[in-house]
Amino acid sequence: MPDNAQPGRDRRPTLADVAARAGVSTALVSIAIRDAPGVSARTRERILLVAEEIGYRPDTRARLLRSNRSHLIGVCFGVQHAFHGDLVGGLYDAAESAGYELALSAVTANRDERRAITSLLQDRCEAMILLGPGTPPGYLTELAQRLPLVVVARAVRGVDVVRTADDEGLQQAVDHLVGLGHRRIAHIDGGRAPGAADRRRGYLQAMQRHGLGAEIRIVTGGLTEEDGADGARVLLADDPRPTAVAVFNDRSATGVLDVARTAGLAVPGDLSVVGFDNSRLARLSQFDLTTVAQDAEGIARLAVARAIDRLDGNPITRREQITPPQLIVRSTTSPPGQRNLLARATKPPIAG
Amino acid sequence: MPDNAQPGRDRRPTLADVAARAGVSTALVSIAIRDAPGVSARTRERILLVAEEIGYRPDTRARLLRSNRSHLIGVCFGVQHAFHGDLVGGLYDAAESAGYELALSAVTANRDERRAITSLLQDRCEAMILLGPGTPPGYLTELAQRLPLVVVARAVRGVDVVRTADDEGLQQAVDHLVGLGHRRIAHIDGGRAPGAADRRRGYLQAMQRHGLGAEIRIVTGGLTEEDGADGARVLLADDPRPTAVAVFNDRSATGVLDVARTAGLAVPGDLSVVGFDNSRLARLSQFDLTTVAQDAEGIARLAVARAIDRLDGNPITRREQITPPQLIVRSTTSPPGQRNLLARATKPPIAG
DNA sequence: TTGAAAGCGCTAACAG
DNA sequence: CTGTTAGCGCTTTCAA
Repeated sequence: MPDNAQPGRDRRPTLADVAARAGVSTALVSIAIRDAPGVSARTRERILLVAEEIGYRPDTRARLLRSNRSHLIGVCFGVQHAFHGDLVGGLYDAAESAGYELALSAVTANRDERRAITSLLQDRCEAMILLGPGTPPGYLTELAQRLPLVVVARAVRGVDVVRTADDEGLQQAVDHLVGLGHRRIAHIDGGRAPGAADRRRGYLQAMQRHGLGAEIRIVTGGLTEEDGADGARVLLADDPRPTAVAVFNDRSATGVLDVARTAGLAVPGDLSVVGFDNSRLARLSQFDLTTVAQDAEGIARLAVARAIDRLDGNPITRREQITPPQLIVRSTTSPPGQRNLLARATKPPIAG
Repeated sequence: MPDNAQPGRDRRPTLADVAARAGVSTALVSIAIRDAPGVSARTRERILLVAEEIGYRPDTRARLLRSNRSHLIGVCFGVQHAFHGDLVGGLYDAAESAGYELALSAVTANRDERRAITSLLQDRCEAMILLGPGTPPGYLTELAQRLPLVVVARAVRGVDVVRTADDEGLQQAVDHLVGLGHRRIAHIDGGRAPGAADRRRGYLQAMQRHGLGAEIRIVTGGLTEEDGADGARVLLADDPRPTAVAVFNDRSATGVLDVARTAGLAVPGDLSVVGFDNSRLARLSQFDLTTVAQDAEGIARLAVARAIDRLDGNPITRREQITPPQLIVRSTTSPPGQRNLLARATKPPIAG
């Protein structure tokens, strides 16, 4: 029965082990391993060979301890947010190509942001990237005093921010709907969620710009399906009813779809719906939701670049970097009034 | 313009700083900070006060370097898997209450499992927990030679495993359907995905047990919506058509729902559908999917406990620990043949 | 109860 | 090009 290994009894090979075996000093090994200048090609080769042979791996901690650099960027993310997953993927890529590593710290049901950040701090990361933080701005600016801090997907004054042009996203949604011929376009907002204020503003501006100031209709929503469903119920009671609705995010938009269809309204015939995020949800063929996509990769790249610029002491011009959103048209939007006589039958048949 | 802090110029307070300020030796501070025995209550209090005052935080790396213990458990997870998110939440809780910390390493589009594991290894974690690894068993057993390794949600021989009783899950699904009166029950499997083989086996056994060996019908599927949709199309061409289908997972099950409804079949009237995972997806009111739930919290707890048992050198009896699944009945299952005349109208009205 | 001193694995001066 | 030496911040004997 080949059991698991013992805890730490079988010491890993160290620089000294490699040095002894290669017949050189540890300093030389260090230089060779780091691919730094100052060693002959022949010696380097021999050292690398020996290192490989005995399976030597440098000890990150000792390295950091000595050089006082960790090359570590802390990332705080919500483990349940699909969009954060996209961002983390991009962050890994960007960090790696810049010679940095990521220290991940998740926010979970029982582990709040504060905890996640504290743990990152103890990891001695050199900079920190916070994805959609809910922490109060005061704490964030204080944190930014201690190390380079980049806030992603949330507008905070006084710290470095990378985010989507949320307002522009909603403007695109409204423009699209107006282009289809809609006038009574409502907005179910995100309440106090990050980005909600900007999206609300984008909606307002776009409506004004199209001369539809009189048609403005905002109901309070939130992040979840239930929030969207609640908002939809309010809107369906309106008279006249809106012909289209731009919703805070995809998740909430699915709640709208559900309520609309249950009420016998055809989507998009009776009601056009636009989401936000281009999440996996929106892409599901059951929803096939018209939505506003955020550029996760671009955001990630900018965030890492900014963190490193701070680390390098490069001059910063704009503290807020904003990436353009992109409307993805799918099947939940169409010209208004294409009401289909079968519409009421879209209510699923009651089993039994 | 209050700019961000410099990289590492403003040195953080060290043990020595605290010692100097408190007028004691570093050794004493170390003892006090760690809450170890060997210092008078008065002195300890004073030290802790000073530490607090100058904002001292112990340096994890140096600590580890010296004590040769990291109290770090590495966790490798898929950043896009909702279920992994649940598990990570539980792992944090379990690790914390055992005095360990987690080092997270994500598998992303451009970062494979091998990379994620290697990075964990360099972090000098003492044990490793792999969530649904796709890595070949050979590499896993090799890895288990180096440190305590716990594989979660995948059956691998020769290493410690914690997983749901996948077979039992599918048996519960079949039992439920049989109880409702179904006989032609099909299974769209998960292909080569972790757990797929066991779920397939569970399906087979349950069908045999109910004397429905002649009705066994398995089609190859996979992890995604598209896999489920493909499988559903195959099944719908069957004559006679199955009245119920147990699908590999929720995500794939939504593909089945989509195809069924588009084809004018009522769910559950014409076709009952059972998923697996009890993911957020299943809980959406649009799907309201009957599904088999896994006990994420329990799995997480067992995984951490096992890792620590290995670390402590405790004797292990069973290498494989299996948690019971639980069927969650929602609205996609009902007795068969409750075909509704309106069924064909469930096809969404074509706009325009 | 307290302090001095050694050293974890590594890097960065400097000397040869 | 190579080796020696001195720590990084911490824990841990061992004496006092």
